[in-house]
Amino acid sequence: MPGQHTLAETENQVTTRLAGMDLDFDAMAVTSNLFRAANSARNYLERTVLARVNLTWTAFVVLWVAWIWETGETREIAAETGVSKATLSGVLATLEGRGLLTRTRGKHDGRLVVVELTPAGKRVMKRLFPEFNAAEREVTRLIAKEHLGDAAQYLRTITTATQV
Amino acid sequence: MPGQHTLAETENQVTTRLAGMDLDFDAMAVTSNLFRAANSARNYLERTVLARVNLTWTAFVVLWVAWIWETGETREIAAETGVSKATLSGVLATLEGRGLLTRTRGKHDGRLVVVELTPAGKRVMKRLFPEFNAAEREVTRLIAKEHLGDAAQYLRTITTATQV
DNA sequence: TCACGATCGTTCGGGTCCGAACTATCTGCA
DNA sequence: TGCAGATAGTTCGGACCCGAACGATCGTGA
Repeated sequence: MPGQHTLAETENQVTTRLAGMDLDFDAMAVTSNLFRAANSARNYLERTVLARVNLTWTAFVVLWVAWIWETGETREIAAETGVSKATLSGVLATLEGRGLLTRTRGKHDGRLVVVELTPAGKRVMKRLFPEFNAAEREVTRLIAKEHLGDAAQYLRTITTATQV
Repeated sequence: MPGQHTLAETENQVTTRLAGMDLDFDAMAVTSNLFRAANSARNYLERTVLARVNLTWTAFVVLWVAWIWETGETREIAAETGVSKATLSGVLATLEGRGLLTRTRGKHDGRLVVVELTPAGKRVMKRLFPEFNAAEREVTRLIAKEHLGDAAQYLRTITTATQV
């Protein structure tokens, strides 16, 4: 997983350290850069557009999903956002504490919890999302417009290959 | 950031909710799938190959960087791995506690901390890395071999665009 | 030689991440 | 009708993530 060292430097060093090993450098490059890119992009979004409303990346995603689909059950939101139900519980607690959404038990199935944005939550999302989308353009500005579709598709295949 | 809903469903819903807004769906697709892919791949690696040695993804990356470059200063490891120095302090404390590496103050500059793998740490990495690389192949198995280079390059551009 | 600004790493507080274990609820079958 | 298995969400403990603040150290310029 190369970072500051160049790709060539890293491959040289790895080859030296694992002489004779059959290594897949391409797979290595994709995996390591996936995490660097995700970490860097998340930090960028949290430092800029999301900092203005004191939201983390995941908190924003949860609000977005609940906003886009009007209302939702926590199991659906967990599936949609890709975080575990344990994590979602904590994030929802944070957002509920900030008055951005509410949680209520399902009327017909007591196991379910239904999430709904408050008026304040809806206002935040209405104002925030266009700015967020602009920041998303910043994140991808060095990828040619006609290649964004391919880039997104490569990422989807990684999720497919690794999901439970 | 689509998840379980199809791309078309999501775009329809977003367009409805933000009628008249000029949205960049391609940038949105790349960003949302970047996080889903990273989260899913990390969870997969932590549940499989890394679980056998009780390591998290980041702990592994830190060990890998220190192993590949023999020894290193924490500021270099932070730059190489893409995590903040605050985070690295905690991760190094965890790994030092497990006896996998040591930390010592620089001889010529008392501000620096030098990291070195212990013999146990080196043994873990020697045995683990080929298995880890095989798991990396699993992560990327749905991307055509000849497209892995492109995929890695798209990810590098995202890091470049968002790094401080 | 000394003071000031810069750099390095750590700590703190708040947020996230998840597996395991738990409680509550629902469904299907005998 | 009752029970067992499945499902849903929460809690717990441990690990990570980072900005801000802090203490320690170094380098530079007056």
